[in-house]
Amino acid sequence: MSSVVVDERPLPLRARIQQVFTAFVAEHGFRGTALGDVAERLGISKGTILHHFKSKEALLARVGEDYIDRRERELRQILRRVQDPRERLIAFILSITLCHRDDLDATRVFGREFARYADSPHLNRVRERRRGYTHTVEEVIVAAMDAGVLCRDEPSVVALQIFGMCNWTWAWYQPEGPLTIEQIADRYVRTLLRGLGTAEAIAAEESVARSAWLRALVAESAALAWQGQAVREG
Amino acid sequence: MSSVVVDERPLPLRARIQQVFTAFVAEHGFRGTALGDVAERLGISKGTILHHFKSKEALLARVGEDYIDRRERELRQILRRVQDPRERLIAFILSITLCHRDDLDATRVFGREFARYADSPHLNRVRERRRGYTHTVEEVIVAAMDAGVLCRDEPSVVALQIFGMCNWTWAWYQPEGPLTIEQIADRYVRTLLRGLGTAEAIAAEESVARSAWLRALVAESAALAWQGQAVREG
DNA sequence: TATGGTTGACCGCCCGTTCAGTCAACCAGT
DNA sequence: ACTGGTTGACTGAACGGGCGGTCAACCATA
Repeated sequence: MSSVVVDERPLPLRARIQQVFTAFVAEHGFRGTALGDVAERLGISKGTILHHFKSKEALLARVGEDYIDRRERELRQILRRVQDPRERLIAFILSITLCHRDDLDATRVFGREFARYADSPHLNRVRERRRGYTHTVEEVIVAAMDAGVLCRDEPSVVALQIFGMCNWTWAWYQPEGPLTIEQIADRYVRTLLRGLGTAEAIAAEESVARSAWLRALVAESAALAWQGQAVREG
Repeated sequence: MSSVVVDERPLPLRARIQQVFTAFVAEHGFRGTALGDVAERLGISKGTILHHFKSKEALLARVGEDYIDRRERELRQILRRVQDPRERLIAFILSITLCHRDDLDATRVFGREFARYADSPHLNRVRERRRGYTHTVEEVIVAAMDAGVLCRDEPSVVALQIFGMCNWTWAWYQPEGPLTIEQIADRYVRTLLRGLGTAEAIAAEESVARSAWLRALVAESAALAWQGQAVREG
């Protein structure tokens, strides 16, 4: 969360390895990343990395595991603090969009590297947890349908439409662009709620999306998700 | 176009190499694909591949170039045969969704491998052509805004929302799934037109999306796009 | 016999992984 | 306070496999 939390204590080496590795994989892909380059960037030896992590693949798995941890905690925070089905949905959309600024490298890695490689037990565990996460999201969607906010439809397909629009962000977003991530997130919320919503719901409400407290709540949830993990060990 | 055009003449070796290579890259990524494996699958030697293509990267570039060729021809066909701004938009959305069935491997490769690797002159040419393609799409979007079909907004961001939802398809779509690609495409059209449309446009029209002739036209345009390329040489 | 597709052996580089060994910190027991 | 032992972080050299790319020789057909 480079640009939000400002905790400038020097990170333990283990965490710095993970961080630099994540950045490399985000830029060059898993197979395009050489542990030697990561070591050089950190001014340490290649052996040190393998001392802290069993293998290159285990390192990737740890990155994915930590990422899904953060997303799960974040989502849990949101569901704990928001009850209204419509607002839950909005908060969810905001959260998975905002993490493209606050957790960009890991988001890229997660989006790209955990799609393929159907085998490999390490990565499969992460994929399984993602399925669990998706399942929770689908429950949020069904609740929104029950409340008359969204049109009835196959929840999995609705979820994929939402994920699709938001997740594409990592393919083009750059922090220095003309639009802030908040502006982008607002667009997504508006488009998706109108696009997937019932006629009544659209007519009734005029963009609660930008209600300040929802935004603040999401930001807070994200911050909490990061903290919960600061202590993580080998 | 494995599942639609049924032209069973044996492909020239050059084309078969490209086809198998594309399938491998779609499955394992560019760096995860070994030319030796491609050769083995084809029952030829590695040297033969390098005889037909200067290098592995040149092969990838050719795959990308052919893909963008097809998309450009397809889009040109559509624009030539459809004038109404709203129908143009619908046809475009249908086309980039349908190619997830009819051109799945290349679509996956294009979506994943041409995002990164900012250098490399070969691939940059392809990326440049994609920019041109995107530009044409944005003109379609602006025309739709002028016609009162879409809400006024930054066309590039609107384009990215459309691309996002549709392009995500390759991350999860499997031909044997419960929904046909046509059903999925209909969902996308509906969601995007309502989500991005003006209130009047939404109220006025009740899903022209599934008008049969638009579908047929898109399918035809796709078929033409394939044919135009069958003759391609070194 | 010339041409162009095809082969398979081979080179050289890259990179993940291993491992023996150094160094510093810490913790006894005396 | 001195000593010896244990642990754990870290190193650097070496190994070994994988893979892209080269090349000389080998057909086959015209």
